[in-house]
Amino acid sequence: MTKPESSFELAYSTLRKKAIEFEFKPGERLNESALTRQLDVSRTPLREALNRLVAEGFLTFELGRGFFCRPLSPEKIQELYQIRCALETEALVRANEVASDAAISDVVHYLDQSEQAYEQCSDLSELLRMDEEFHMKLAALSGNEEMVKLLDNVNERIRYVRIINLRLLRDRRDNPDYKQASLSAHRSILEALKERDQEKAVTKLRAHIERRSEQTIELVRVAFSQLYVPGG
Amino acid sequence: MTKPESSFELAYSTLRKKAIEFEFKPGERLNESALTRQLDVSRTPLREALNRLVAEGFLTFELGRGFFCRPLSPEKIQELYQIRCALETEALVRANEVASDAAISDVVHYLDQSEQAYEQCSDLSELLRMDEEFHMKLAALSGNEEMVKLLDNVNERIRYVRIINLRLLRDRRDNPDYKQASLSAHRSILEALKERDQEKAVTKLRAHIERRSEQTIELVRVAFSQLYVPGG
DNA sequence: GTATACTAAACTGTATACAGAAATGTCTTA
DNA sequence: TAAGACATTTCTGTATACAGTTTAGTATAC
Repeated sequence: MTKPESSFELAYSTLRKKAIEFEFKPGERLNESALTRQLDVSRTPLREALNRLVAEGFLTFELGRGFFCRPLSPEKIQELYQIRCALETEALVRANEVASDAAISDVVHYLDQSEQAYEQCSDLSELLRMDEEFHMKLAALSGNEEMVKLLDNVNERIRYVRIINLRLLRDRRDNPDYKQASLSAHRSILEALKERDQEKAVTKLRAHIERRSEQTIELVRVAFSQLYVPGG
Repeated sequence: MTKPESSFELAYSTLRKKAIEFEFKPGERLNESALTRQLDVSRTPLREALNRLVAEGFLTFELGRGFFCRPLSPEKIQELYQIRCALETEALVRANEVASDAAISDVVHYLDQSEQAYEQCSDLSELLRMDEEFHMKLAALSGNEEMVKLLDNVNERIRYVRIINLRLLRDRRDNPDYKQASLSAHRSILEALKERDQEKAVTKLRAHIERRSEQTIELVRVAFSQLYVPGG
């Protein structure tokens, strides 16, 4: 017994997933009639879904030319990382104001519980999913639903390049234990929050986010430049 | 010679304006056929516009029941103010990193130029527009387009209650000079930024935003409670 | 008088048709 | 061979029709 899904919802969730994973190439024009055949829905609900995704930043729209996949540039990724920083640190400040000790402990318990799965995980998408889940639980302590929703959107828009960056880290010769680094960073942020040391918690969180972001942005920059190499 | 507007764009801009100004009452259900008559567009572009506005947080949607105006609650307003705080303070941090002295001076000049108009203005919408414009110019110094776009959206979503709060301030017996307070706050934030005193600038900006926000949220809380007074 | 069942009207969700614009391919000319 | 004009095809923007659902109104029973 699967819940009945409207044509709009089907189109929306399918296209969203494709857009997140860049199954549409950056800047690629989307052919509506091709999509109606793939998704087996008519153009009306399809276009409603496309319009939502434009507003969410996954697609762009040009009058008379239709819908396109969002471009992928180091600048945009950097912008999104900065927004992530803004939202997560603010959420942490608010969490320190409103979250109960019990609520914070719940997240600590979540960390304890997921640590083993995290260390043993070899699927990078799954690994990133768990990392995102921690950060979302942390943000949720603020009680600010709208902020959580925005953060979720930002995470979806940078997920693709984060996975690529993880793959790079994993495959490096001098493989640093990037999993342990993340885990301990997560722990120390929570520790500081538990001790109500807001300054420390925010500083650590900001450092944790920015540490990977610079690497990831650089990665996109290199990939981006290679697109224009002669013969590339 | 006015640029040719598509039916979608007409519906989108008109409905967006109405939603911002709460011409639709909070929670009100929107009748699509009535809107098609008012806007003189068919349901297809109308619904595309409605879907965009859902994604932007101006409307909500329920399958089978249609589109509704967003609810208005003190909690939601507080959430939006917190997001505004997050984005503006982060933008200021980034502005301190990347904005040239010249770019900062431009905003100072803007303040100088607009000061008189600000002091003499008696139209509250216009007053708020000028206040928003300063904050947007400040945020734009970060060079982060996506952040500016988000901030713009948040500002639109709280504009309605901010105007009501301004009216309240203006009409109080013990009328404090709320205009001067704003102007000097704006000046001192810019001063600190110019001196590259990030800590001070951020602290002042945060205080400036939160000062009015608490009042505004309280206002919504009171108005909200009065909706449920017997006979109200 | 209140609650319930039934009927009719209104409204939403979606398919489809069609006009006009954009893109593509072809042919001509230099 | 390259460039430009033209013709053709494709695709987008939007109106509209219709089925199914929700809502509102009415009558009936308790």
